[in-house]
Amino acid sequence: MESPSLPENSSADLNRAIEGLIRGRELTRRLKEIIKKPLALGGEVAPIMDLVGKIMDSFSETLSVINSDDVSQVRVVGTPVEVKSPEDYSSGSCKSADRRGCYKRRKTSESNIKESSDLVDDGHAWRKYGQKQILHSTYPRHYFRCTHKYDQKCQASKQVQKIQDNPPLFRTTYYGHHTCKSFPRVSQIILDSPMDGDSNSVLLSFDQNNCHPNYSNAPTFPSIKQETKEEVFSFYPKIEDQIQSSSSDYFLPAASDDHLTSSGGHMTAVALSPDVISSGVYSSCTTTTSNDNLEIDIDFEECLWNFEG
DNA sequence: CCTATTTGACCTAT
DNA sequence: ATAGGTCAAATAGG
Repeated sequence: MESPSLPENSSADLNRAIEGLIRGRELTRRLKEIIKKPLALGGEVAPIMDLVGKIMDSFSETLSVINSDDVSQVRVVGTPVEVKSPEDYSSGSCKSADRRGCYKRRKTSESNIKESSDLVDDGHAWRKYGQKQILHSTYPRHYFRCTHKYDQKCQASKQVQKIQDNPPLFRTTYYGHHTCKSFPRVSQIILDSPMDGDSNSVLLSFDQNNCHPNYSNAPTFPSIKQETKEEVFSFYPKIEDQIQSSSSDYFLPAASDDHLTSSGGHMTAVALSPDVISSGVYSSCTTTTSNDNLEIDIDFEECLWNFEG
């Protein structure tokens, strides 16, 4: 029944989120009033008040973000929300050698923002096509498009940006739907962490529509070409090297952009899900059973990243 | 040789 | 005018 996040539902959910935030802000205000009174008890009220103040600020900021009318700004933790219209962006067909008018820049369009401490593989084959240093951002942004952009006209793309180093935190913004055909990734099934037993069942299920950006909530493995797990993990030592030489080098666009690049041509994608080409085993349109709960889980501490950049 | 990545140039939305 | 997104030539790797 509940189709996971229909576009029409988004605004309703958004409204609910706004209402919830408003209510939360109001409740916090009341709490503040209550806490203020027992000052005479000599307790450490100041830190509490300080905290409450910060909480309220977070609410206010979040509200302002949401009210700025861009749904894409909403941080969704866990299951990403549905991308609404893949059409807002098209690279267009460029016939002449002249690149003028060859593509249309994406307007501020619907997107799917997801964050994770390690780069979670979303099961699709991606190809990097650009990298850019973003104003006021410490780390460069990496641009990926679906590997099947041309052979299958798949318009899906994503941007990945490291937003925090310690602990590492990456923000992935998805645009467009995957219209490419994809198949269950065998390697994923095999390699999937034994941590919890139920993840497999999730991974194996598919969505009817080929592959929605219904990325699984369950921990997924990085796309793996034909390399072994070991190779994937060997990726980390490389980073250490870079940090060793100079920690600032770490985010230099060209020299070393950490996990996001594929150093040397093979998958470095521990993080970024590199193209999983080879054996034609990509993708995992995992059906997230809990996808319907469009939780807008706003973590106060993490409100910070809204301003990074 | 083929495919993927890097990276500066180009182009558009704001 | 500028920041951000994309293109495509050069380059790297298998």
